[in-house]
Amino acid sequence: MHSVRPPKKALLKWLDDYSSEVDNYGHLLLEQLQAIDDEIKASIVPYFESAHLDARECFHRLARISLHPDDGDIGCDCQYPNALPLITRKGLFGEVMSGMFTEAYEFVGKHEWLIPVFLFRNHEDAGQYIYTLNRDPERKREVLGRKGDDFIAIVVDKDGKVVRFIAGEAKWRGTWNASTLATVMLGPKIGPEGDKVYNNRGVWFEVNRALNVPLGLEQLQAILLDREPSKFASIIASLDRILAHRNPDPVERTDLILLAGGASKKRKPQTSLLPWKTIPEEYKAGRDLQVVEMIIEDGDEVINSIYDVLWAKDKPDAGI
DNA sequence: AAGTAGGGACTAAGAGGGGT
DNA sequence: ACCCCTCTTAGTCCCTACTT
Repeated sequence: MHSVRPPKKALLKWLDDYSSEVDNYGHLLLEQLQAIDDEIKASIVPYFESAHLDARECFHRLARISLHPDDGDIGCDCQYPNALPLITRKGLFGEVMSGMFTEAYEFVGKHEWLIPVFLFRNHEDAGQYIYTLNRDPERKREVLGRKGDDFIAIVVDKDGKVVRFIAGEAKWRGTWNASTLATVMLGPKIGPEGDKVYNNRGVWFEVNRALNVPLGLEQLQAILLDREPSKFASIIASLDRILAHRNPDPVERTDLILLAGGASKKRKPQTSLLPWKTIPEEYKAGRDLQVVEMIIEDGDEVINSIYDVLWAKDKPDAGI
């Protein structure tokens, strides 16, 4: 289960934060203060390991990789998530950072968010990849980014009832230009020559039509039931009532959109991609909306350098 | 089983804007 | 007015997921 606290000190050293909250719209802009260094990385890596632990155990069991450090198997180079290609790491990175920001910063509504576990075990493609790689090292098949599955955090009241959850959509792009932003948020342009329009199948479309009770809650409950049924008994029971077909318990939803990646060449410091203090007009869902923009340099290297060293200390040949 | 849509990375060429 | 850099767009590639 996910147990490591967010590395707040390292985040403050790494990123400058500008936040605003107006009515039910929150915006958090994060800009790189300095390149990621060994100290920051050392604080962040345990959080990533914690976030991936459940899926790692799942997939390694599936692939029948031993989890014991003394076993020679652990040194194999086809572990989750280390063995995944960059394109997949980017998707995972966005979701882990969504969780880290949710726990580390104040979001719209000032709720106390809880992440019992990340839902990565439902990323079947990654599991299949790890399994295959263990049996056919020649295999080079690329895993694409995660699709559809959301990052989920919950708010639990004093009686152990789930009263609210936040569901996140994380997008990574190498450079955030105006056209890149439009394509991500509104979908690609289609139509006849000279008459192109956005097809309106971007993030706004997905967020606006998102279910009030998404599959992620069901997946979260299933994992809790599988791993810690007694510790999370009240949450499991509460989710049961929320997920019921008939007379379900009410639950509030907060939408989270994370845009992460590199700045455009012409970007001025402290400028945001989406409006800062006014709710974007494309947002129609009427719920609470939290936008996070994370602008960093050399994103590919940052992501790779983190994912390269996850669980490295467990490898017998890694040294310390 | 085959065709089509979809998403993301990459590339080249043309458009546009800013600086001098 | 000109040059150069950046952005935009269109096209390609690769692979998945959905449809028929």
